[in-house]
Amino acid sequence: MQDPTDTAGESSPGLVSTAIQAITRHIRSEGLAPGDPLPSEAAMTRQLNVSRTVVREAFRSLSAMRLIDMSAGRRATVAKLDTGAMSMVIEHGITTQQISVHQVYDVRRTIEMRTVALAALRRTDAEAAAIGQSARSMRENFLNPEIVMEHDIAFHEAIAAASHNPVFSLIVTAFSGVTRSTWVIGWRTRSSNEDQLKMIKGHEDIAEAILKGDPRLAAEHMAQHFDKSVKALLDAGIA
Amino acid sequence: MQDPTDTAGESSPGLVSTAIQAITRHIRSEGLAPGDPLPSEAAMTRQLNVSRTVVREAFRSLSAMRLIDMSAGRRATVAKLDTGAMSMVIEHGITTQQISVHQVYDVRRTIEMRTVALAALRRTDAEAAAIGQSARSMRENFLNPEIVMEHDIAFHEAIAAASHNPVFSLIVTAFSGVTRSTWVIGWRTRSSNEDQLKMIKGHEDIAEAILKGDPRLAAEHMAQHFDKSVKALLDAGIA
DNA sequence: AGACAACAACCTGTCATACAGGTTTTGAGG
DNA sequence: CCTCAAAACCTGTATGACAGGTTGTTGTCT
Repeated sequence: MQDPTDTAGESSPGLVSTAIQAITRHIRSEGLAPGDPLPSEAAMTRQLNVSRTVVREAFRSLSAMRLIDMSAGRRATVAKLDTGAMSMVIEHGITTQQISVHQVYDVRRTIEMRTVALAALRRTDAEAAAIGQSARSMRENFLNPEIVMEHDIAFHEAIAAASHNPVFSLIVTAFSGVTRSTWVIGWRTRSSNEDQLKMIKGHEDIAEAILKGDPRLAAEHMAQHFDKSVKALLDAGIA
Repeated sequence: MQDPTDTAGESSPGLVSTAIQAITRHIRSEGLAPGDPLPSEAAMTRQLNVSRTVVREAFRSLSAMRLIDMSAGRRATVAKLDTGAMSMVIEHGITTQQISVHQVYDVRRTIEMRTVALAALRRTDAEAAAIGQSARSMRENFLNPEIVMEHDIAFHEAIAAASHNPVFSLIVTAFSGVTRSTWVIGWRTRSSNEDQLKMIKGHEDIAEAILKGDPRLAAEHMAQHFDKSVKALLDAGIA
């Protein structure tokens, strides 16, 4: 167990990377679905002929990316699609100033112009109701910014879900963290209650267009919403 | 060093998660930029009052997400924005059948309709040249599918880069892996050389529109390109 | 004094072992 | 057949050891 070069080839980029590849390959070759169990660490250790340390770091890495779920006592399982890794990448980009909030909003606008149109075309009644409920909750709590923000985020995620394309959901949700750390700034620049209510009205318009099943109208309202939001951020001096 | 509950609070979701948070918080609070060094594992071990095992798994996890760079002997450094984690998430979604190739193409279409328009508006001369060169290389090697594919991928990534929004680049690049595993299928359904050359012509049209700085025309050509690509995949029975 | 080589200090990569605590399996007894 | 407790298995964390890479220091030679 002390000659790591005897099994396969590679070696150069480290044993852990090799182990990660082995695990993902296992998932693919066995055709595993979310919830299915993976081999135990001990089994992997034997199969790859490396120490448990290496196997464990590989499992842990995949767990950090939310590709697998781990918990004490149980074997690791294949994970459902999750936005964890993407969020961390985006947030890392922001904190290290490699991307700006403005750039994130440009991407969000691009994507949500599409999700809102798709939602108008493909939403179920339940989804339309959920979207409308989020908008209504924003109005009902409009004196409490924190709560308005959470409903705002839920609103956009609900629209993405109603697009019935999980990749859109993934991306939109990945941006939610950024939204959480900038939302209040935009809210504050809308000095008057009137402005704030107008912004909430924008959400209701979007929800209504989705309910009516009018993709063009929905996209138009979404565009206006984003233009105003970006303007609010720019007014506040956010790059 | 054997009472992990003495330092902060939390505890429940595992020491490793806590360590990961501590490291990312360190990056943020110190305002580190890509290339800047992080504390050594030993230092982190002392600071968090946990074993090296835990600290190491945390570092390794961040390294797997490409948020930091590690190499033997040197301290870990903050990493430049990289698509590694995102690619893995997307590919995981595909292999576990939680997302379909078709859905990925829909997202690509949405995003690249925007990147191509931005590229037409913001491209530098060098970027326009690189995009044109990729298209030309596709034609020159059109008998060798593998090479055409690589230039095709480079073409789209170059357009994303010319949009001058790294978030777009990140997403487009993350999809390249999926493209690599499906591209040949689409190519084969274009049975005749004539069809294949027509597809390459589409790329040249896009490059030309970007060179001319005409965002509307560029977007139109991109839309046609994607519609044909998706049709080719559908003809081949790809969901 | 300056160049350069050898060395020391530090760092990460990997291995082995140990044990605590959670989960599943098993099997004995009713 | 059901119940329930022990056994077997599994992950979470700690510790110590050593190989090999990197960097800064020192001391010698020119």
